Amino acid sequence: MPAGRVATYGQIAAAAGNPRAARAVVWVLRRRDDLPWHRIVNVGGGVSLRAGDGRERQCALLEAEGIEFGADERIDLSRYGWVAPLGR
DNA sequence: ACCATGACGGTCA
DNA sequence: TTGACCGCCATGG
Repeated sequence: MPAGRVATYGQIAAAAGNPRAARAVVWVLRRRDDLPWHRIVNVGGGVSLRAGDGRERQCALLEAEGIEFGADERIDLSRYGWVAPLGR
């Protein structure tokens, strides 16, 4: 997962072996803070964090990596979506 | 073993 | 289009 790219919970779960373990991914993110949590968004390309929890921080970090947000604070996964867990 | 929590995902009304 | 519900996996009480 290179910088400037984002991945969905389901995508990560799928890469881990369980496409439906998105909840487990969430759990890991809560437990581990040494991960690129800011690059993880929901299937809609939007930040799932709530305002006041760190949502603004994540958006800032993403923009800092060159990721652009849409009109609804939405990220174009077709453009910034993480591709291919195998290799790059 | 059962219930509750978590930054989800998909379907249905 | 939006809101609500259920299903999903993993951990803690």
